[in-house]
Formats: sequence, structure tokens, C-alpha cells
Amino acid sequence: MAEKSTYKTKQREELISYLEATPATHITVSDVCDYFKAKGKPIGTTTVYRQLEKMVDEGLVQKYILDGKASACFEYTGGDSNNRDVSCFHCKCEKCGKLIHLHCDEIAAIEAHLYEHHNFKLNPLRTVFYGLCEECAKAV
Amino acid sequence: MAEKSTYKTKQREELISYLEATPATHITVSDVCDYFKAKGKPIGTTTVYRQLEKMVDEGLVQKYILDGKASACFEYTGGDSNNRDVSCFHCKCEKCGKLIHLHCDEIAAIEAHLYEHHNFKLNPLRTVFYGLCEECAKAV
DNA sequence: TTGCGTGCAAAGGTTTTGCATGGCA
DNA sequence: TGCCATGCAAAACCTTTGCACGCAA
Repeated sequence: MAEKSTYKTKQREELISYLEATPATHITVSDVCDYFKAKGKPIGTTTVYRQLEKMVDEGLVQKYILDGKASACFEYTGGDSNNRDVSCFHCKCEKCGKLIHLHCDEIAAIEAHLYEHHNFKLNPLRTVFYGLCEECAKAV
Repeated sequence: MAEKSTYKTKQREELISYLEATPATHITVSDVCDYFKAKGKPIGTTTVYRQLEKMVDEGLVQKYILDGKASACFEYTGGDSNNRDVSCFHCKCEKCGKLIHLHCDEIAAIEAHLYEHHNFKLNPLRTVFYGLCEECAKAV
């Protein structure tokens, strides 16, 4: 998308390694900073924000703003768009905060439906379904 | 839901009037404050937060946290639960920010599907579909 | 009168910006 | 060398909390 020149710095590589090691997970900026601080090689908060923002532009990372938490969450979705899992939907439990990754053709079909019948081009990567997970629904 | 005693104050009535006058719109706390400040009768930020939070508990208002904006958005959905439109889905254009209200049985069906096949009890009022609206999709 | 509502001030968190330094190409 | 990246400090926001006063019931 945005074709900005990008340097290969040590911080950027460390960050990408960390993201690759935690797939299908929503992490916050402070998660990242805490991790590297605990590891003994802290990365400045500013740098994390700027690198993540850049990766969002590059399509390597998705940004979510989830209910319940004030802070933004990021998820590494990989650089290879051919290999990317585009039929993955996210369900977020309103009660326990659990994040569920869902693979379902039937749900994927609504993407086509929205486009054909409502002229709306859905972005599955950025869409989150809110509701109650199995355990929390039972507990009610 | 929560049965708290609620006083009928002037600020609360003004706030409800404003919300009723702007249906199907996502407004932020600062929108509200700016409006009443411009009108010459400012309402304290704290009061707006607390009243909106209370209305969320009462089911009068829905709270959304939208991507792109860090601040929370609120939408008046009316007090009469019989009259409330529960089959209404929201689509938010990532580009122009337009909010589209959608009535569609086919999409409503995935609510049942999620429940039956994935044990996930969807909350349609809190779920927002992200993507591109017709105009913005064309413009790409 | 009782108790909730209001709003100012202040605190807590997250995110952004300015600027000097350091590192990649 | 030129330009981008880094990270500290500070600023800009959004949201919550404490507290004294005002108003509804």
C-alpha cells in the first residue's frame, strides 16, 4: 500500500521476531515494551508505536481497538498476502475478554453477500464480532 | 438491566433530547460537550460520561469503540425494548467514516449460525462491520 | 432531609510530537 | 554523507476519581 522506504534496524527485527512468535494473538504496545524490558533489551515506547504504525501501513500487522481495553491491540498477520488467512474472523467475549479465532465458510459467505447486495466491501481482518462465549453464556 | 434509581435532572433531559434528535449516529463525548457549549449551556464532561454510562446500563444507549478514533462513540437506540430494532447491523466505512445501518435477514441468520455451530452468542448491537462503502470502494 | 447528580480539579493511562543523537544505506 | 530511526522528555488527549455543593424526591 504505502511504499515508504524502510530501514532494517535491530529494533525492527526484534519486534518482527516477537510478533512472528506470537501469532493469532492480540498484543498491546505495553505488552511489547514489558516483554523487551524483561528480556533486558528495552525498546522505547515511541519506537514501538512508530514501527507498529508503519507495519500497519505495510499490511504486516492489523490494528484493533477492542472494547473494554482503552489501549489499541495489534496482531501480526504476516507479510505474504497469498499465504494470509483471509477467512479468519474474530469473536470477542464481552464478559471474559476471550478472543476466539473462527474459520467458517458460512460466515465468509456474508462477505460476498455484503458486497453483492449491499455494496459494502467488508474487511474481515478489521471486523470483530462481540458477544458471549460458551462458558459465559452458560453462566448467565 | 441494572435497576438504579435515576433522577430526572435538567442535564439528563437535555442530553436525551440531543440524542433523540440525532438517531443512527455515532457521537463522542466531546461532540456532546461541544454542542452544548456552542448552545450556551455547557454540561460538564464528567456528567456526560456518567450519564452516558448510566444510559448504557439502562439500555437506552449503545457504546462502541471504533477503530481510527481512540475515543468511544455512543448511539441512542431508544428506550422501548419492544420497539427496538434488534436486527440492525452496523457497517462503518474505514475511509470516509460513514456509518451504514443495515437490515438484512441473511446477515441476521449468522447470529443463529454462530450460536448453533460455534457456541457464540452474538451481540448485534455491539458488533460493527468494517470495510469500504460503495463510493470509497469505487474510488480505489 | 436524604441521597443522588453536578462539575471543578486532579490523577492515571495511552498516544503523539519535538529534538538531539545514533545507525543504516 | 544523507536520511531515516531511536528514545528521552514533554505535551496532548481521553477517561476516571475525589470532593464539595446543588438539586430532585
